[in-house]
Amino acid sequence: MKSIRQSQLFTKTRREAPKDEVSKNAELLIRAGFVHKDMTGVYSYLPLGLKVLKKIEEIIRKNMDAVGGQEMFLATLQSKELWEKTNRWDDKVVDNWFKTELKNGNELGLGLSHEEPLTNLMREYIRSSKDLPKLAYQFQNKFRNELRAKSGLMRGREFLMKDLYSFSKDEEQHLVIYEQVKQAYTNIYKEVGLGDNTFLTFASGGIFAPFSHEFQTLTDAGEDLIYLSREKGIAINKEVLNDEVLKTFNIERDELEEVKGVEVGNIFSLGTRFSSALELVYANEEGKRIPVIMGCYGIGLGRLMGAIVEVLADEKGIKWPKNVSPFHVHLLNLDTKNELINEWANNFFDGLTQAGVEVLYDDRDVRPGEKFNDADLIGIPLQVIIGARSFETGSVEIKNRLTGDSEAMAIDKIVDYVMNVI
RNA sequence: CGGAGUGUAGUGUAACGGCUAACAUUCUUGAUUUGGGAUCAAGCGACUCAGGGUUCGAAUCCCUGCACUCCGACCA
Repeated sequence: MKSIRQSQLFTKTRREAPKDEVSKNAELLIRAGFVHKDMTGVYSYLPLGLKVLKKIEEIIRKNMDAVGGQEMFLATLQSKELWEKTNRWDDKVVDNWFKTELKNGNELGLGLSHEEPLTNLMREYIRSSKDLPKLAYQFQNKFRNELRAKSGLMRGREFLMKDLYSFSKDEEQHLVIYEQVKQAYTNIYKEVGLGDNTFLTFASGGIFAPFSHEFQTLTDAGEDLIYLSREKGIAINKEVLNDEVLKTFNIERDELEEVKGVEVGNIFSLGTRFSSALELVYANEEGKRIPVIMGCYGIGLGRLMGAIVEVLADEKGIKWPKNVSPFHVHLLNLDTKNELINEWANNFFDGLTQAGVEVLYDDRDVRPGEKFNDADLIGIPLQVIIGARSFETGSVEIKNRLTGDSEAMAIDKIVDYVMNVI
């Protein structure tokens, strides 16, 4: 589905938000027909929503590949034995498992994370320091039995996540990779259009590092409290803020503003927490068995999509940054009944599509006002408007949904113009 | 998991314990209209979340369950 006629799209927009949603991201994504709520914390992606999700996925994939990540796809069903070895099977330790069982009564888990199976799998392939470092990642649904799912796409029970894992021979090698991934993450948020609102944030680091790094996008819809100095470029999650930490960063409490953020990514040093427990080891020069140093790096795609909506939407609807917009252009034909204009618009649609532009073509037989409102709600950044007026002047209107600017442009210049800005 | 609240056509709302559950929108048909959800006409569409109870009579009161929202706790 590169381009599509809106009359063929099975989804429809809604005038009103569903009463069972309060969060802005869910209201708008449902009204505009991007997602469907199946139950609390569980959303299905409709054609428009999937287009956005795939764009986000591709941006992440590109950046993961760039740091040497190798994509794979792990199983969802998880073996209890593996998780018992790392002491994470017991509900008292990890309380958000979805567990099920085989017909024979043996327990299984639905993957809430994939450290265990991947670490176990890597035992077959990592034997020597020459096999290191390695980076493996996947896009997969995670299942977490949250006590309280909420905020639309922001915290679900089933959600698509990119998880990357790094395997290094020592701390030095690990830190190089960690920094590279950190940079890749920064690129990702910039590319999806959240660069200005997303800050690298120090958060609790677990056992093996004083801090982990979160990427926090500032929005009131966020769950986390962040202490931020825009000047010094320092952001600290409230969960780790204390006098000692302030001293570490050489900063005073009153230099920091308190803001709300949503965690759109988290990168962790895992040390040998999993490699020791599951015996993922390699032989060093002396033939000694050394546990592999690991890191894990996650991004929730649905949450990222929700964050984009939260941050950028206005009272009319969604505003997609061009890199994640479901289509490049929303073509509005205001006079579908007028044969000449209709033919013109149809040709124009074909021309754009053949030039490689992804077009949502509103060819529906509805009034102009409805088309304008729907286009603003759906939020494709570039609207191209054709109507009787264009026929008289030989020009069409190009409107930028993000800035609200609009200009008339000669029709034979449009394709070039569009190719230039997308 | 603790607390608060809400369940009524596809959607959003209304209805004192009492007529055939109403209105808007969507949808269907027709007319008119076409640069910001226009107008008119005629229709379709709900045994009021489920199960019990109180009552001559329950969408309305009570109980249980389920679902959903919010606050809190939790968040490998």
